Amino acid sequence: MHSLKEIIQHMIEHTSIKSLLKGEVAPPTNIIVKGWVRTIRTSKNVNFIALNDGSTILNIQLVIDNNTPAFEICQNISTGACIRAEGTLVASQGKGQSVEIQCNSVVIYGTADPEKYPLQKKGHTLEFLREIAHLRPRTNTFGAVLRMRHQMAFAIHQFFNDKGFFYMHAPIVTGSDAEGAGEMFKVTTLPLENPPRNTDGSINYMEDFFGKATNLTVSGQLEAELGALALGNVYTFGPTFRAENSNTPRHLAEFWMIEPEMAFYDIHDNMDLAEEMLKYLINYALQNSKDDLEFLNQMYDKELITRLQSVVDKPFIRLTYTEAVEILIGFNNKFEFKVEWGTDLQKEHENFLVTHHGGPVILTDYPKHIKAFYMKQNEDGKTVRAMDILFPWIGEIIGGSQREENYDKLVSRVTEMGIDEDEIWWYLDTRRFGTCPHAGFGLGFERLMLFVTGMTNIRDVIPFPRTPKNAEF
RNA sequence: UCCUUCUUAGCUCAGCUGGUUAGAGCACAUGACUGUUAAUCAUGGGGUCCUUGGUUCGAGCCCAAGAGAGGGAGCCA
Repeated sequence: MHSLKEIIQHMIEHTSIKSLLKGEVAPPTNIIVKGWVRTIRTSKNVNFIALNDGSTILNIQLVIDNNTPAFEICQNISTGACIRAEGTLVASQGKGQSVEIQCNSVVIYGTADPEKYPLQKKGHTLEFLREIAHLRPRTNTFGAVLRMRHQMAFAIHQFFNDKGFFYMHAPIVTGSDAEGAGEMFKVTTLPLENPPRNTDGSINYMEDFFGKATNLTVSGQLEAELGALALGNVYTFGPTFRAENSNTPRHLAEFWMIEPEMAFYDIHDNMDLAEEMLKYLINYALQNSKDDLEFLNQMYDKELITRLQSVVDKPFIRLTYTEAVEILIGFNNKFEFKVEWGTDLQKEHENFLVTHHGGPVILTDYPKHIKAFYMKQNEDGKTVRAMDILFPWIGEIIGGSQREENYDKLVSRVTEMGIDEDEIWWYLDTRRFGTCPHAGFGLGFERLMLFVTGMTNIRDVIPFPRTPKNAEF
């Protein structure tokens, strides 16, 4: 039985393993640690526990001698158990760690039946771990990925805040299906089995929650533009949904996207910002996620850190679509799909350009008929000021453009592409009242995470992936 | 959605031209061990061979349909 005061102290008076291993506590000092057991090694005289609390990928070693009361308790401790340990931080007698904890007391918060606990002290495949996504944060790999995910999210806000951008929250439920970025998930409170119908048999959305048909957003861009035309520079950073039946290691049905939108930026300013941002983020990872990166480099991708460094160091290659096509045509015999001006580039072509130039490539000025309605039309009448940033293996990590700010030109594209003007009257209004040149882009957060962690499947860089036929956890 | 490969112990896999009681490594359990590093050594338990239907005297293996998963492609971020 503990007093309330004791219970409160019990809850909070512990030191993070990260701070112990960083040398923030000088041995010998009495301390308390709390965390999850990675392995326990027992013998007649002394037991060793590798304890992890998530603050770092590194474990602290607990030493439990057989003359302490804690020794008996170890019988019930196995891989995965959650414990509190109290003892003295001392310089380690053994090799492999500088400090360790000589324990005199151990309390078990939760055992983990070794016959049933799926994570044992052996390697597991990423495919298996996806099936136990509720437990995989406890592995080294997912600990590293999730810590880095936080670092990257934080760095994005830092980058934009330092530049005077405002974080704007685009709506997640949208009444427009004209965003043109893909299939949408319907949002409704109507009964699926018996929805109210109009006399012609169509569903009567007037009776739905919002009084109209609504969907989950596929992009916050149009709303971000509204913000940019008032606040100057804004960015959105939120969840995005695509109901495409995409089964690839690079697509999710629910993912996070960063969409900056800048008033008075042209396509070149846009490229400069995108390149600067990517370099800032990658450099941030190199500076702030060292231990996690070293683990991923060691376990998954021996070139990871070198590749990240090289992207930071070198300027991105910039080519127009037309220039890229000229290069590619010279190698047409290597391609399954032959290149000619006007066709959209295939994955094999993108990969070729990136490998050919040995690093990220920015392509601009695509034919207008393969790009979205809102992109600024060039003088040539054939191309638009689009910009795609292609990364090694990942392909398109950023897609953006200068926006068409001319009302008449925008409306003519809207009409050409068969989009209902009434759906986006509010977007068109910005071009009627105080329009201005502006530009922006979208960065797929998980694609950035793929690059920065060296993971090769996008389902492994988000805590709980949503993909076709999969919404468990 | 298309192409392709796969699904056998908790995990990773082997399993011959179809032939009796289906194997290994790791994990796990028990025991040993004076400081271990995913410790080591010994012993042991553990299986609807993805599902359904078919061919056959006999199917883990052959055929069909279905369900999952991986890789490639498309859609894109």
